[in-house]
Parts: sequence; structure tokens; C-alpha cells
Amino acid sequence: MDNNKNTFIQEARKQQIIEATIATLDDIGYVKASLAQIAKRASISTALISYHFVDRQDLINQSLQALIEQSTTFILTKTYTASDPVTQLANFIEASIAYQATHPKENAALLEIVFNARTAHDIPYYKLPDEEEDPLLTALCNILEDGKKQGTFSVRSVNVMAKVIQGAIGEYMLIGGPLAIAAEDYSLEVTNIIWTAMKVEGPKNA
Amino acid sequence: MDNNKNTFIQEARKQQIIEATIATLDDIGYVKASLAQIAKRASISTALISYHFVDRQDLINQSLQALIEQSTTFILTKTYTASDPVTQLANFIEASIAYQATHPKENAALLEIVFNARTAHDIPYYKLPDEEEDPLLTALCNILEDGKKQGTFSVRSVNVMAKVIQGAIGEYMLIGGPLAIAAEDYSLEVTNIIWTAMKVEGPKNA
DNA sequence: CATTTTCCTGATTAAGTAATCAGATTTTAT
DNA sequence: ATAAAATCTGATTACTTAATCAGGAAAATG
Repeated sequence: MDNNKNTFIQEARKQQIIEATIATLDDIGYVKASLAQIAKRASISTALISYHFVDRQDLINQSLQALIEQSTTFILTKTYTASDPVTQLANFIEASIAYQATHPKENAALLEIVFNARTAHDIPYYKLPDEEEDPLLTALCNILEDGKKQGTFSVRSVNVMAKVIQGAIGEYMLIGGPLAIAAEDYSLEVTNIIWTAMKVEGPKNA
Repeated sequence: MDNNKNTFIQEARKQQIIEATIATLDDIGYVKASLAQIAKRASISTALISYHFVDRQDLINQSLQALIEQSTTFILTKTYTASDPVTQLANFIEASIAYQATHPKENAALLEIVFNARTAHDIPYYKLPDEEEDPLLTALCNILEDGKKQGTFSVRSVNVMAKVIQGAIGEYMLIGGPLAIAAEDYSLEVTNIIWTAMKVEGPKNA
């Protein structure tokens, strides 16, 4: 019965190590994020990491999975507070950009992994053809399809429009220095551009 | 006088090492791209790299500079074959996407460096506030400003529109697997979306 | 309370890293 | 041709890495 507590302790420790991994990735980047650096930040020995994770790769993969789950939940929860495609899309854009602004460390760690990690065959993660399984892209395409079917969105290619929207969202974090814009303002501008591009008639299309 | 030949040999060797660096980055990624791996691909000793470059960092930086120069020249040359903002923008989008399709290795190497390299103070290159000096972004904003002034482009925020366009371009390389689209088709779709978003009346806005 | 299982550490291992250096080879200059 | 300067290599340096291992500490179990 107290098997649960074993599991509890183990899971708590794993969670702690994953959080230390995220902090380390944000601090010093993927290249320097050694087990020693991660252990230091978690105030444990490096051997303990090896005890809970089979590999460094395993640790990175589990951290990535946690990061993806967190951001996906955040965004999709806010997206589906509405039932009509127009509001859903507005929510999606706003939530995606807001996540970057409110979770900068998690966002930085996610980037570090996606753009640094490679498979055993040296294929970069960002080139992996997992698009089919990306729940964010799937949700985005579904919303666009819905709006298109009910005649609200004027779209030629749903896939390309989805990519344009994703690109606009992803670009927000690269805005630095003199061009810096508040997340809300950027969301508003992007939404407006997308509305115009899809000829949406609505309250937000001022 | 034959001082020139010294310079010539030296520059040729440096160029060869930079090309080997690009090939290595594309092959096995930034993390595994050690001096030994680069030397192997250039069929030289590792010490020779140290002879021509002060640092590994120095080698990476010079490779990055070469990659940026190459892509910038490619894109801006094609962009400015036209004099009107509409064609310039169409050229810019098409050339940017075409470069990724025709120079996949250079493009991959560029990504590896930008998303992996950090300054001595651990600031990632992609967060550096060099936007002001990015000639591509500058050119894009200028084109948008021109079109706006002459009444061809309907844009609220030039900066945000530029980011949306950059995002759409950058997203192309992330399209893999079942959603893969030919560069020309993607360019066409993106251009069409941007035209609609800016209410451009023209031959391409079918 | 004793014992077994889980959890954890310090020390060690083998491999790989960037950089240096003495000296060989090639090129250039006289 | 010969001396000087450049280009280049193999070996070595000091260091960091991921992973393992023997055994200690803590917790759960009977």
C-alpha cells in the first residue's frame, strides 16, 4: 500500500530534477547544461540524477515533455473557453503570446531543447515530422476549418494560414531592444492582421 | 609583394575551414561539432584551426558572419530587381523562402549557431538586440513604409507586419512530413495572405 | 526491533574537449 | 642556393563530461 509513497517520493524527486533542468537551460543554455550544473542547482549529487533517469537524453526528453504539456494545457484551456471559431482563434493567439510573456524561463528552456537536441541518428528535434501529433497545430487547423466551413473565415490553404499564425506567434519572443512591444499590443495587432487576411467581420476588426 | 599570396593562401584556408564548419554543423549539430570533427571534415589537423582562428568562438562567429552575408546578399539582390514596393515585397518573400530550399545546409548551420551560441555572459545570440542592424528586417520595414506612404499597403503597425512576414518565412523550414509543401507554392500562398491582409490590389491577388 | 528495500553520495572511470608547443615541412625572399 | 618566414602536424596539456560502483543513510516492512 505504501507503494504509493515510494512512487510519491520518486515522482517528487524527478519533478525537482526536471525543474532544476529547466532553470539550468534558461540560465546557461543547452551546451553548458551538464549533469553537474543541474545537480548543483537541485542541491543533489550528479549520481542521483542517474538514479532517477537512465540517460542525460532521457532527462532532456522528460523535461521537454513536461514543458510541452504545460504550455499546451495553458493555451488550449484558454482557447476553448469559447465555442465560436472567431473567439477561439483570438483566444489561441492571445494565450500563445501571453504564455511566452508570463513563462519566460519555461519558454527559453523549451527553445533550448527543441533547437539543440538531436536523435541518436543526429536528426534535430525541430525537423522531426511530428506535426501530425502536435496538439497545438491540430487545434489551430481545426478552428480554421470550422470557421471556413461556416463561412466566417476566408482561407485558401488552412495549413499555410496555420503556419503564418504560428510564425507570428513564435516571432514575438525574438523581439528585443528598441522594437519591444507589450504582449497584449502584439496580440491585438496580429489578430487584426489575421482578421483582415481572412476577411473576418467582427467587433475586433476595427 | 607576394605578401598578397600569403594573404591569399591564408584566406583560402580560412574559407575551407569555415566551409567544413558549416558542413559539420549541418551533419551533427552544434553540440557535437568539435574542432576534431571539423578538422576531420577538412582533412587537416585540429592545431591548424587554432593557427587560423584564435578561438572556437572566433571560428563560430566568423562562420556565422559568412552565412549571414551570403543569405542577405542572395535575398536583397533578388528583392531590389524591382523598384515598386509590391514587387519588392513579393521578391523578398519568394527569395527568402527559396534560399531555404536551395541552401538547406547553410540554412541549417545558421540555425545551429543562432540558437546555440551564447556570449561570454551567457546571453543567447537569438536574444541579442541587434534587430536595429539586421539588414533584412531593415529592408523589409523600408519596403512596407514605402508602400504605406504611397497608399498601396494598408498597414497599422509596420513593425508587427514585418514580424508576421518574417515569421511566415521562418516557419517554412519547420514544415516536414505529410504537410510538406514546395517552396514556390508556399511563397504564393503566403504572398496572397499578406496581400489580403494589406488590401493590396494587384495581379497576384487572384 | 530487525531486516529488507529504497534512496542517495563520494570517488572513480573512460572518453572527449579546447588549446598549446616543439619541431617538421613548405613557401617566400634574398 | 640559402636564409627567413609562413604554414602545418603529432603529441601533450589540463580540464570537463556522462556514467558506474561500492557502500552509507533513510525509510518501509514484517
